[in-house]
Amino acid sequence: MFYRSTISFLSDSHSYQFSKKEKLKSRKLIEKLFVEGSTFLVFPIKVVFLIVDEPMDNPIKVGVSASSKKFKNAVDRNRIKRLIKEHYRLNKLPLHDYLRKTNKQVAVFFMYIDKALPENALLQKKIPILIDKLIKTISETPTPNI
RNA sequence: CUACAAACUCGAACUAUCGCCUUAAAUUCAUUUUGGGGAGGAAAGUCUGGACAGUAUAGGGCAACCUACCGGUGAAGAGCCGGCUUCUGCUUGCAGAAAGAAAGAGUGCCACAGAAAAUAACUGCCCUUAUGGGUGAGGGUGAAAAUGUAGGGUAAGAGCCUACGAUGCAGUAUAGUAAUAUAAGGCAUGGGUAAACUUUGGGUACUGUAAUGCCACGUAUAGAAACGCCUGAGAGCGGCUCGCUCGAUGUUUCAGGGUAGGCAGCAACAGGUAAGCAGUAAUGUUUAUCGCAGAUAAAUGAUAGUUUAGAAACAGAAUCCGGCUUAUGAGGUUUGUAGCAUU
RNA sequence: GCGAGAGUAGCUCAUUUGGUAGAGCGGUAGCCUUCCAAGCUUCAGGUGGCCAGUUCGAGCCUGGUCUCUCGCU
Repeated sequence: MFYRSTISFLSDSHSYQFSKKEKLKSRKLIEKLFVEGSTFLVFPIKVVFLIVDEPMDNPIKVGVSASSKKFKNAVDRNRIKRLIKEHYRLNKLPLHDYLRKTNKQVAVFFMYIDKALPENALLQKKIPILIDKLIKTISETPTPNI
């Protein structure tokens, strides 16, 4: 019910897509992200992000992870990653609008931290909060010299 | 009938919306649209056997590791099927288990108890007698003590002899493809342990798709040290050694720099399903039919509703197949145990 | 993808070549002290992760299995 109300006043439906281009793939960029990027926490998810000035084919690149030490079964890890991806997909529009306006490029990584499997309702609440905070922190951090 | 346990089987369905990966076609050349396909019985553990690929391959010796009844099956196996032998259990003719070659090659070990745990000693018995000789019957402990019982025999005794048995060995005859079984005689009888070392027979190159091949991008034809340039550094025969082969702007080490993109490998075969036939079975074969994941920070999801059953277990492919092992909800089948009811 | 190690009392660890498993800390009870601590004495606590096998006998030998830890690429 939550998503239907949102959809009704959107003109372009394909903006909910979460395709290959939006995924964080380059091994180089990931290494750079974890060395230079800054972090904050919205329990149970830790966010690592970095403002990138090199040209990319999409203004935002996103990666997701869950620790294999805490979740031994691959099924559980897959489920966590799928849930986070799904809720990011449904709530990402404000972030995209912001990036388009300010002409910035960002690489982001979500890490699930809790020890137990997440409840879907909790993530539904937390991820909009998380994205608001992300927009805030991006606007506060000074852009590297271009 | 109910409950529990074990084995086998099976591994939810439908609708709507938003999404993911791949493929074909069309359309534009930023894409978009339409259609097709999209995890498992264990994908898991990595315990095993192969395929495939690369490197290597004159050979001998030693070491290391694996393996060990017979036949069949299969690409192969520490797999599977059938049989033999031995052991265990009780329902006494069934069920289960087996690392099932050798203890007449050698070494080691066998607690406590016991005279003694492997050389045969001690005690005892007998004959002679300060001694010497014969003997292994009795010693009741132990998981294990000279093959058991009866008779003869003797100074006392003993497979020393005989009868009926026990165990082992080699050959003969019969049955069986064979392991082996049965039969009549022959020979032998001082223990166990090889999942102690060992011996015997048979066998074993190493590394794994992040293998490997090609393309693109990019840096440093730069620096230091050691050894060597045929009187030979070093490399290979991946444990060692002998021996052999290769070997020159070379080899090794240190410090540092660059890249970390794409294509192939990569999804059609020891294939799946169904039926028939052969075989005790594992399995093989014939016909019909199907095309059935292919990523690279890594695709199957979310939400709402309906149904089985009110909220579905164990669990996620990463080169591919065969087997083994372990996990597993509800339902179904079979077997066993207990209880209740009826005859 | 590949290949190593560990599991013993509540905790930290011993246990030689197979013969009925111990130490320290902790716990119980008592003594000492006006009381507490320290000290002394005493007692309890283990089917050796689990399941099989070999053996007369397994913590130890062998196989399987479960859990944990570590390494290489």
